[in-house]
Amino acid sequence: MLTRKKEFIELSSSLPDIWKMLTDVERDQLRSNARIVHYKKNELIYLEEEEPKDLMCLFKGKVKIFKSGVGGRSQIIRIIRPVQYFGYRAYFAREPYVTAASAFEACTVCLIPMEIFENFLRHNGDLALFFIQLLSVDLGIADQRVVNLTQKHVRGRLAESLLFLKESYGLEEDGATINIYLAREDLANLSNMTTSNAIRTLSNFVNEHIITIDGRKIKIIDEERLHKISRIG
Amino acid sequence: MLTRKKEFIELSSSLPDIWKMLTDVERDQLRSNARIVHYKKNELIYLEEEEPKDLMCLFKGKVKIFKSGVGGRSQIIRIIRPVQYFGYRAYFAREPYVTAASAFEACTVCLIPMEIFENFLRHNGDLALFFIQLLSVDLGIADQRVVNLTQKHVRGRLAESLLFLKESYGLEEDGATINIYLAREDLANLSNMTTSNAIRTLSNFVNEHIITIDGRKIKIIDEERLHKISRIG
DNA sequence: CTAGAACTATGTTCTAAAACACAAATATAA
DNA sequence: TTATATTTGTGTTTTAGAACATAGTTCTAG
Repeated sequence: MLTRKKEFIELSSSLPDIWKMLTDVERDQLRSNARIVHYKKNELIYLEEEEPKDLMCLFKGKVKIFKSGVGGRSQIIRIIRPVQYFGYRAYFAREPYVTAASAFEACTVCLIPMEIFENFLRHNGDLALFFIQLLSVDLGIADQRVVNLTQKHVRGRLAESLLFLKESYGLEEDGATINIYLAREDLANLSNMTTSNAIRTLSNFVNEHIITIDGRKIKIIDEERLHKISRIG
Repeated sequence: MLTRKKEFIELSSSLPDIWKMLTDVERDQLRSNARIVHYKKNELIYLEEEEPKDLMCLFKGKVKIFKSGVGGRSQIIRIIRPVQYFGYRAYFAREPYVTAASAFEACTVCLIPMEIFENFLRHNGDLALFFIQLLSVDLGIADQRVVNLTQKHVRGRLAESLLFLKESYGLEEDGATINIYLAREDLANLSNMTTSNAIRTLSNFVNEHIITIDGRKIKIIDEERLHKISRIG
C-alpha cells in the first residue's frame, strides 16, 4: 500500500507537462492505470514489429530509439531523456513499431495504456495540441536529420553527434565532460558510420585538441571548433 | 459571386477527410476563410525560414517538399499528391519552416489560416486525432527514410525512389509509365545522389531491361527486379 | 577472481560514388 | 527562327569511407 501510494505521488509530480492539463476524472483514471517499470542497463523496452500498447514516459535514465537497416546494421533514430514521452507514434499511426527501444542505463519508465490516453486526447484539446506539437517537433528534427546524415562527412556527423549528446544529456560537474557513457559502436550508430571510423575520428579530434577522451568519457575542450566542423559538414 | 459559389462547392467535396468531422459552425467558418490559390509549374509555394500561416491542402497537381543542405545541395524530403495536407508541421512546432515547397507542375491549393484551424483542433477530438495520425505516419516514414538513404547503395536508393513515385502518383494509361515528369536532378535529389549518378544508374537499369526511358518518361518493365534491388540495398 | 567475450585502437586495402570534363540533345527566350 | 541556357549522357580521375586484419584493453558473467 505504501509503495502504491508512493507511485501516486510520483505520477503527479513526474508528469509535469500533461498532469496540469488533465481533469480530476482523468487524473484518477491515469492513477489507476499507469504502471511504473524499471529496466536494467541495455535491457530492451520494445522491439521492431511489436504491437504498441502504452504511452511511455521516461522518469529516470537514458533510452535509445533505434532501427535495424540493410544487413541488420543498426541506426539510432533518436535518444530520450527524462522527462520525455516515447513509444506512442506507432500506435497513433495504427501500425506496429518500426523501431526498437533499449535502455542506455538503468531506467524508470511510466507506462500508460494507449487506449485510455487516446480517449483523453479526444476530449482534451490542450492535451491533443501538446502531442501534435511533440510530433511536429520530432518530424522537423527527422527532416533535418535526413539532410545531416546524408550530406555531411564523417567529421561533421561525429561533431554534430557530440554536440547533440551534450545538448540532450548535459555536462558533468566539471562543465566539460558529456554526461553519457556510450560505446564507440553506439556513437557510430548515432552518426551513421562504422565503429572504426568513429574511433579514428574521435582520435583525430583528440590530436586536434578539440576533445579529450578517458575511456568512454568524452570531454569537450573546444566547442566552437565542434560547431564549426558540424556546420561545414 | 458565381466563382465564389463554385469554391464553396469545391471545399465540401474536396476536403473529404476533414469535412465530415466538422460541425456546421466550423464548416461556415472554413468556407469564409479558406482561399484557393493556383501555382504555376516550378513556382515556389513557401520558403525555408518563412513564417507558417496556413494549412495547405493540395487539390490538384504535384508538390515537392525539399530542404537545402550542406553547400546548398537540395534534398527532397517528401512529395505531395492530391488530396494531401502539408505546410502545417512548422506551425504546430511553433517554428519557421525548415523546408521549402514548390510545384512540380501546375497546382491548385486550398489555404486555411492556421489560427482558425488550430481552434478547430482544440475543440474537435476527431480532427485532432486525424492530424496526430497524419503526423505519426509521416514521422514513421521519415525514420524509415533515414535508414534507407544512409544505408542503401545508389542502385537500391534509385530503385526505391522509382517505386515510391509509382506508389505516389500512379501509372499512365499504359499501366507501366510512371505518371510524373521529373528532371534527372529531381530524381537525384529525391534519392540522395548526384545527377550524374542518377543518369548513369537509370541507363544501367535500361540495359538490364528493368525500365525503359523516353526523355523524362520512365516505364517500369520489371517491377519485381526493382523491388528486389530496393530491398537488398 | 578468472576466462571469455566484447570493446577499443590502428594500420592496410579496396571500392562505391563524388568530382570533373566535355559533348550532344533539348528546352527556353529574344 | 536563331541563339542561349539547361538538361542529358558518358568517360576519366579522385577520394572518402567501408572492409578487413590484428592486437591490446576492458568488461562481465560464472
